Amino acid sequence: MLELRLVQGSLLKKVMESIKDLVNDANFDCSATGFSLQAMDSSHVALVALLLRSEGFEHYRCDRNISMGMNLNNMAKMLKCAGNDDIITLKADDGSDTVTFMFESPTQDKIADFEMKLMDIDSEHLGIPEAEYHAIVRMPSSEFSRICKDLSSIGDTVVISVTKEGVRFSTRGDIGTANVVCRQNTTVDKPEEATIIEMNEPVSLTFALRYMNSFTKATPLSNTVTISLSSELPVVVEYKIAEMGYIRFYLAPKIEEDDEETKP
Amino acid sequence: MLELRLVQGSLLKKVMESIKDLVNDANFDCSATGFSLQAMDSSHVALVALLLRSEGFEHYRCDRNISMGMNLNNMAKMLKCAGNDDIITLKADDGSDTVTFMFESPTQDKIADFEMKLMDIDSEHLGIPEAEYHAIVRMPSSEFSRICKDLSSIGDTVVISVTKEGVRFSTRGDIGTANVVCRQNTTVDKPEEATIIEMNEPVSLTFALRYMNSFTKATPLSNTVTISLSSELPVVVEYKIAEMGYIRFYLAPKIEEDDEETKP
DNA sequence: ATCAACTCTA
DNA sequence: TAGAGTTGAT
Repeated sequence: MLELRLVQGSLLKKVMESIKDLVNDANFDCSATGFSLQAMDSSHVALVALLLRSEGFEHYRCDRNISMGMNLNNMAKMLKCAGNDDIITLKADDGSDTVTFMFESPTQDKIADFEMKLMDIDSEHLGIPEAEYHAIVRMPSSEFSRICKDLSSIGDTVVISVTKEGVRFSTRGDIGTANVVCRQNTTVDKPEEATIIEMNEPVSLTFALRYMNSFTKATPLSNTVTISLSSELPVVVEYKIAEMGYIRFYLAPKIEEDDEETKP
Repeated sequence: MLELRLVQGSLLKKVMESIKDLVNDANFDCSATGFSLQAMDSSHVALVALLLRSEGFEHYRCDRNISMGMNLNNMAKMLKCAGNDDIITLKADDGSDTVTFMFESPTQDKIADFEMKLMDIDSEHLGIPEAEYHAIVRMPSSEFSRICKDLSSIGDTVVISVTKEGVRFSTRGDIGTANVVCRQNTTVDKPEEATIIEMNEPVSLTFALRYMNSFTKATPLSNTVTISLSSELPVVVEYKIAEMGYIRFYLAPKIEEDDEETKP
């Protein structure tokens, strides 16, 4: 028996909106610890890791560890039917091949339940080692989103370079080049507007903007984003989910081939 | 000679927006009583009945009963040219085959007139008998609209069931099932937020969501909607138009075939 | 593939 | 408050 009650249902709605375009089907894993997911994107290039800790739920009952395979698009469709102020309860009976989403309006006048079939998914649960990163950038998530969107109108890839002075996002395309530099800046009115750079070693890595733009769908989940970079390691783009956990996106850097686009 | 002056011109704009997708051509009937329309939708499944009483107009002159055939899409196009605060006057000379819409801006600085050709339409004016309904539900129009929209992302038809406790909207589709229950609730701050159920007999009827979603285009006309149900009778979905009349949509229930989707 | 609705930004 | 872009539905 599984029963998870989340008062701030909009969180789950936002979480689904931020991964459903990246991943088609995935297993949600429930344990006493919390509700989590780990999945590769459909082209096996990026990885999403989600954690919603049990403490963040108003009620969390998970009698035994369970893995539920869901089509994320269908799940997102159903969650769209929940109001933003609704309380969302997720239920599954032992041995059942369905999951039920229950939505309660704040006034309790409207109660909706949506039942969805579960599916069997071959999951390849990767252990993600904790790593030391050469540089960690924390900045406003909206700013990062804007930069990725802007750069993708010029080129397909972004070079992220971190020095002590700041972080530089660069791209190059047929119509020209673009560079956006964000200086370290901790003297702002609100802490979430700060840009903070922790750097052990300068790094410069190239990534496909297509994926970055997909990751920034998680922007509504948090005011800030953390970008952790090391040469030879996948970048981690993390959005903290208040009181509950995080959503992390991993993406391997492109091996820079300067002449990739200019080959005959 | 016909001359109808409507100070709150936005009403007419909203009325047109709410029927133009359902009905292509229709006759508007003018008499001393008011301005009315009755028309079947293009696939002859649903029926719209509109009444704008003469008392609701600032000036209402209709020398003799007249029926004017109009293409509703074209009429809507012209009305879109009126500002939301404009005063709209509708004029037609006796024997003329055109109608003129005049729009006056609130400041009288702008006066526009649009002339449109009338058309001959075979109208089948159905007498709609007043009927006793097993159940009448009054609820916020926005909520009804939201429910129809949500359910149509899951299935094609909605089962509306009324009991003393409340009204249930259910659907079923490839990805799962959905139920939304609205409880009777008269203890709200504003009367237009109430959900009121008058029930003589429980009913449960099935309708095509496509039409329901078309009806809910009238939501801007009223804060509340009234749904009148009887077995074997078309449902009536009514939006009252303040001080003037109503727009009513009629839709025959689907005969429930439980095995419709499971036939070999 | 096209059209309409919603959200976010300027 | 208006426009544009994006997203979803038919």
